Amino acid sequence: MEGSAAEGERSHTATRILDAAQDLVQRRGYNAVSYGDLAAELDLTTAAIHYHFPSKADLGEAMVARYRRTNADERAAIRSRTNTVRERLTQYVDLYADVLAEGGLCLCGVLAADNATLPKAVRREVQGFFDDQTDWLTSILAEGTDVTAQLEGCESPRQAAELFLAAIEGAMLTHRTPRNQLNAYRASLRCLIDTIAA
Amino acid sequence: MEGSAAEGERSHTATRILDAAQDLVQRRGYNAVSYGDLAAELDLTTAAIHYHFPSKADLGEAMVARYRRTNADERAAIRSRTNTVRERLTQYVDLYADVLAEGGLCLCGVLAADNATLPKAVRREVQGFFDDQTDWLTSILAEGTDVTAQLEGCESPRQAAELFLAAIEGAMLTHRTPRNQLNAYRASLRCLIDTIAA
DNA sequence: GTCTATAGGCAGATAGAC
DNA sequence: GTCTATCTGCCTATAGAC
Repeated sequence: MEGSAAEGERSHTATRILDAAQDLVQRRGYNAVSYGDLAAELDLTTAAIHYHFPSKADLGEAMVARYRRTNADERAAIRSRTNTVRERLTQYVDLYADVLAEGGLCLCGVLAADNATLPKAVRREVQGFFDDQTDWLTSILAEGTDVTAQLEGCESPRQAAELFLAAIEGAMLTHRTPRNQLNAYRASLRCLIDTIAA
Repeated sequence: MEGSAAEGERSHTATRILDAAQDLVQRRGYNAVSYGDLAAELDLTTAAIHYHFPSKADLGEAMVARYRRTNADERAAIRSRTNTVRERLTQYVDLYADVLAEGGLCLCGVLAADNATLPKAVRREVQGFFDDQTDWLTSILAEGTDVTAQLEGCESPRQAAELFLAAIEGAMLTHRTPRNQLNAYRASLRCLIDTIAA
């Protein structure tokens, strides 16, 4: 899940700001990232950043909206380059390998933890991201052999999708501090994938 | 997972401060809770709070340490009042029902998201909490029928415990914004429990 | 144990020059 | 598009009276 996406009309500086903001938020959380931090990182002044993103709410909204677009592209790429549920889930899990290795989390996982303090527009985007993931995972699972047979208590592909998403977000969170995070993260998810795609 | 625990020697005011701090942090995150917020909530001044907890790091450490003790008592109670793996996991999941209904998360789940900005002592306690949970879940699972048979890719009870913990923390995170959070949270976990304790 | 008062710093945000 | 300068407010923390 890389920072830069197909940026459309956005200026070079605006893109750099979004890159830095995303990187810092993924590692520190929304409320621990300031215009001052970004300015220092990018060798700009806070006023310059306010020119591109008038308020922090604007910056946050643009950041998550871009994250959703990039993520949609990555999911589409996975779907088109693979054929089995197992391959798809495995590559989906690995979308987070890089951030995790650098001490970060899924952008929307972090933001969900800060939920109560988020501007409304940002909160809406975060919710949209989770809906995107659940929808996609549901369709992936529905194409394979019946998941509800592998996961005993599961009544629908959607329910399995929600469990899978929860497991991913949670595994990032719980394996954050100690070493071998990446391996532990992968191991937990492999456990679920093997059950689902037996 | 209630706020107040067996407080030992702590003064009434110190306990009230910890209660308010825990409540606010679980709903807003570590960096969105200030001495000013606590003072307003408790009808005190920030100076009074500094008397009980000189720095925010002290407050954070005491808060998580107490959370761990309370949680240990709750786990012990579950173990002694139940007999099956299914009952134990179900009641363990329900430990978070109240906070979740009030818009909060597991204290350590929130703090893990803020990990990079946490004082060292607090980070240590958070890691300790996750270790506590994994150890306990491992022992619970090891007592039942072989989990590695139910969860295909699982090589040990510990691995299943880590997946279960991740699923819990993640389900709280992903079901935070929309309504029916509690039901969705429970449904995701029931799915896993039914598979594990088939 | 709680208060008033205050220090010193950083937050988000704006005005106006270049 | 970026700068300097500045505003206002909140942050953590401390000194000292009661």
